[in-house]
Amino acid sequence: MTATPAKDALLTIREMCDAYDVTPRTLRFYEAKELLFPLRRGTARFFTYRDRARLKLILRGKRFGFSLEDIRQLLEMYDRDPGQQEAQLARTIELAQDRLAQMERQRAELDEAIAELKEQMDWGASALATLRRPAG
Amino acid sequence: MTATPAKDALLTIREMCDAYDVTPRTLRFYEAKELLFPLRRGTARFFTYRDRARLKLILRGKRFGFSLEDIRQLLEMYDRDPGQQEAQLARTIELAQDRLAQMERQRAELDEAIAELKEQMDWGASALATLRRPAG
DNA sequence: CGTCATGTTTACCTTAACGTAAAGCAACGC
DNA sequence: GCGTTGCTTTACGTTAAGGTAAACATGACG
Repeated sequence: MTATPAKDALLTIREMCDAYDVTPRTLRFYEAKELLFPLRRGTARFFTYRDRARLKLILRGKRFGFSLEDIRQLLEMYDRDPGQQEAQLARTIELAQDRLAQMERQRAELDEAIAELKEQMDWGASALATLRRPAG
Repeated sequence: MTATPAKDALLTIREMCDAYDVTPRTLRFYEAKELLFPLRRGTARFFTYRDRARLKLILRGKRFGFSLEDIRQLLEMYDRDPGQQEAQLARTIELAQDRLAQMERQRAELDEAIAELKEQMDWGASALATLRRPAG
């Protein structure tokens, strides 16, 4: 059982990587980009509950196709002034709507391309059949 | 009427750009990558019927999400040994099938992401409604 | 001859999200 | 004291498909 770590647990970089299936480079990169803020005991990193929560949001955001910079801004908004919940939530929903629209446009284009490609393939396939059955 | 140029017409780079909605940089780039082979009278370029046909295929390939390198290989195949039609067509269809499979996977992922995002948005929207109607 | 409009070459710049390599520290066991 | 792990920093590399800038050429026109 890969039990969820206790809330107050501090994870090393490796534990973090194993838990969320990312590389150390990725975690350091996210820290450099100010998406994560692990404790630094000396030079070593320890990832807190907060980092874990943020990482989950980051990964979800990436699945939605948000850039790391977009994600950073949202996270920053949420923990800079915790008391503007409404405005922040509204802003988040707005961004999500834009993104959703983008994704739907993209899907439409993909569908078109798929349809066109299929058509081309039928074309080619029948030409191929003709070539294989000469003088049909 | 932007009439299709005669088969033996030679187009300047600008005419070519206007006809296919690409930039000069793009055409020079494609030439450098050996996708196009305009005549070179001195230093000037003149695009032939063959270049126009190739460019159409290039643009179509791009719509399908093929890389320029993939496209180059297909074009090269077709005009290196014009007599292996069957094998070439078969190869092309094979590549197209791979690409189609990729696109369909991608579409599935996109659909998933869209669904998940919508779900999140409902979530957020109801939270937002609650925030706006305090102590509901 | 001057000067526009087009063309040309060369070559560095852009972007995102990490990968990868080099070199060094820190704690542990022995 | 030393070797082995595991971690760290620093910093350059990767990728595609062009964009952009500088400096130069060429031909037509007046």
